Parts: sequence; structure tokens; C-alpha cells
Amino acid sequence: MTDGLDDTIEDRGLLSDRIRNALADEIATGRLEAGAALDEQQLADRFGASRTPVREALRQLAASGLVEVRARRGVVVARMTPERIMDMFETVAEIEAMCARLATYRMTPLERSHLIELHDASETLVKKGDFDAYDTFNRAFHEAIYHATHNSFLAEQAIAIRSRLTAFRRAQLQQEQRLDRSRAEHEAIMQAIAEGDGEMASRRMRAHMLNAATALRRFIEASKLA
Amino acid sequence: MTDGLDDTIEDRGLLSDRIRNALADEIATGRLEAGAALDEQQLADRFGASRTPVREALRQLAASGLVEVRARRGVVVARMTPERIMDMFETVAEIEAMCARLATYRMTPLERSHLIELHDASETLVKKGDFDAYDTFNRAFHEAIYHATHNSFLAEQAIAIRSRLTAFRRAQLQQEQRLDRSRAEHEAIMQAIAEGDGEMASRRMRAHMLNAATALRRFIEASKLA
DNA sequence: TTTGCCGATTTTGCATGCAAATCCGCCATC
DNA sequence: GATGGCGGATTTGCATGCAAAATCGGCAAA
Repeated sequence: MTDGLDDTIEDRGLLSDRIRNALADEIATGRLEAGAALDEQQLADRFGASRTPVREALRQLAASGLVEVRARRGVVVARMTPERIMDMFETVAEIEAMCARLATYRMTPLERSHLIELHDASETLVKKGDFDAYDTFNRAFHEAIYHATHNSFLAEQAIAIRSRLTAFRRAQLQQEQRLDRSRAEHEAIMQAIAEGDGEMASRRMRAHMLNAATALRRFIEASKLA
Repeated sequence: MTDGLDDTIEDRGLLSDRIRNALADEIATGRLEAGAALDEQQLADRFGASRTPVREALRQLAASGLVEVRARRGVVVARMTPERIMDMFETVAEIEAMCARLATYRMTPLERSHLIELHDASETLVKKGDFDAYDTFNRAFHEAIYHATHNSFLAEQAIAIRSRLTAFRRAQLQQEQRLDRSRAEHEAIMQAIAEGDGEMASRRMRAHMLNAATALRRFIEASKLA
């Protein structure tokens, strides 16, 4: 999202960080497909850098699970089996549900009002069918809930794990009617939060995320047929 | 646990990995205290290596949150405020609770039997008051539950997050009577699992972890007075 | 006495060089 | 024709060198 900037204005950050972000984005968006070999020299040439910052970037990506390093045998983009993707979705679903429950009990009136405002604004995005804008809103919505748990460590973990599903989330959103349904599910979650029923908010959030996973599964199956 | 080996037999792994593991262990056990500066050259000398593998190790540690890198200003061991530690404990408690619930519904009879065996064996450790042995058992017990969720991604996340609390967990265990109580809590969890009541297993696991957090808080307060 | 500036020192960040391990193709052998 | 071993090419892993940035000390000015 801030990539256009990274390449132009932000020339002052650490080179290894910029390379890491660029690669992370390419993997998340699928431009670099799973199993692809990442040659150090080749990447160094591409980014106009030496192998050192590239190596550092690759190590960091390995730590976040986006790539696999096999000692002395090079680095490849992590291969995601459908089972693993589903495992990840389930994990995110459970963590989001947990956040929704905690947030319901702990959020301040100000935070609640902010969340309502966000949710209300999303209606026009659905009507316009703007996937990109809705995806951005969606992220803000969920992150607002993370922060409303008033547990910054949990919020960080949630964001980190969620970011690893970026690519799949976006794919899933483009399923037919998914935008509409997503917002309806948000609506139900908001209602539970408004009533102060954390358990219900939790269940609804879990269902919301698992619905997204199911939509993704359908999307994958459909892709296979094509 | 395999550290003694790492230093002697396992000279074939990647140097940067060995350095990373060594540093991670020293941070987790508190031998390297929070806020301590990690000078690259100094560490390189200590490990008999050059700065390159040390740098890679530090970057990886940064990715897992154990150290903080401030661009061009060096690396320091991540500073943990009491609030942050409590946030981490709460997060672990919630994740463990989640794992206990899923595991209850999904574990195979073989896994259940293995867990029972583990739990039974811990009785003698409590009687002997062997903190180290109990800590090792405790880890095995909790990891058995993670794996019984049959969600390998969730298990990995749980292990990763849990590992970041190693130091504090051990400190907490040495509180008076904590060993006894810990095992009694495990007992209650086992019972809920045996009855197939995932919700109860979840609640009891959460309580178990929060009790550990409370014990730790008392430990910290006591340390402050001294 | 305090504040701000300037230079020396230290440390980081990156480039490059080199040795070891792995991969790949070829040839000999079965 | 298939299999196994061998040598070159490629690639990784680590060491080292160098430039830029930050830190620290002292000194001058307010």
C-alpha cells in the first residue's frame, strides 16, 4: 500500500528493510508464487544492492514464515498447502473471536463510537462494489477491535498473523456476494458488541472468519477446475 | 534443552542459527537482561565468529520480538514493562484456553492416553519438588495439547508465543506451593477433557494460566521490595 | 552554570572476496 | 539402458573492508 512511496520518497530507511517489505508484498500478493527459488545474487541485482542486505531480508522473511531456508540449499517461497491455509484461517478465526470477546468487555465509549462510524461508512463501499476500498476498511475495522482489547501484545500478534493471510483474504473477497455478506456479518457482530454480549460477539466473529475461509475454499476449488 | 549439545556435537549447523539460539536462550532465561546493549563486534568475539552471522542472528531475534533494533543505533534486549508481561500472559492464557477447547473435541484416543500418561508421571516430580524437571514436563504437557488441536499452524504459534515467556514462567514456578497447585489445575483440566467438555477445559486452562500470571506478579512485587 | 556546536571515535550498514558445500552434467561401469 | 561416481560450475555462508551515521567529549559563548 505504501509501496509507491517506499520506492520514491523513502530512500532513507534501511535497505534490507525496504527489500524485505518489497518481497513480503510480492509474496503476499502472489506475484512471487509458492516454491519459487529466491537467488541472492539475482535479487541483489534486481534491487541494485549487494547480497548482504538481501540475505538479511530473506532471513527476516523466514522468521515470519513467508519463505523457507534450507541450509546451503537456498531460499524458496513457502509452499502453502490447502490444509495449512485452512489451519491458518482457523487460527485467525479463533484469535479474532477472542479479540471480539475481550474488546466487547473492555472498549471505551470513544472506541465503540469509532467502530460504529467505521462500520457505517462501509455501506457505500459495498454499494459501489469497491473491493480495494472495502479491503482497506475491513482491515481498519478488525484492527480497531484488536486495539479495543487494550492488550497491545495481543493486538500485535493478531496483526502479524492476519498479515500472513492478506493475499488469500483479498482473493476471497471477490467471491460473489461476499462483500454484502461480509458487511452483514459485521453488522451482527456490532449488535452483539452494542449489547455487551462478548460471548455472542465472539461466536459471530468466528463464524464471520470461517465464512471467509469457506468462500476462499470455494475460490480455490473453482481455480483448480479452470 | 539441547543447548549442551549445540555447543559440542552440533558444529555443523549454520553458525548464525547457533548464535541465534544461544542468544535467544540467554534472553529467555534472563542471563541477558532487558535493555542490555548487544554490540555486534563484542558478540562476534565472544562466539569466535565475524560480525556477519551475528548480525543475521540479531535480525532474526528482532523478528521474533526478543530484541529491538533501532536503525543505526544498535540492538538492545527488548524492554519488558510489567504491563507488557501481563499482556503477554493474558494472550498466552487465551491461546492456551483456545487450544484446550479444540483439543478436547479433536484429540484421538491415543493422544488422550499419552496426555494422561504425562500427567500421571508428573506426580513424583511434584513430590520431589524438582522445579527443572517439572518445568520440562509442563512444557511437554502443554505442547501435547497444542498438537492435539490437529492444527499445526496454531501449534506453532502457541509454541512461539509461549517460548517468549520462558523466563517468567520458570520464575513463577518457584513460588511457594505453586508446583502443587499447578498440578492440581492440570488435574482439573484433564477431568474436563476426559468428560469431553471443551468449554470447561478452556475455562480451566485460562484460569490455570492466569493463576500462573498472578503468581508471577506476586513474585515481581516481592522482588521489588527486596 | 548552562547551552550549543564541532570534531574524534565508535558502531552500524553495505560491498566485496573467498572457501566450502551443493548441484549438474558427463563418462565409465555394470 | 541404467546406475554410480567424478569434476566443474554455481551458490551459499562467512570474513573483512570501507563509508556513513550516531555518540561522546571538550570547548566556546550566552
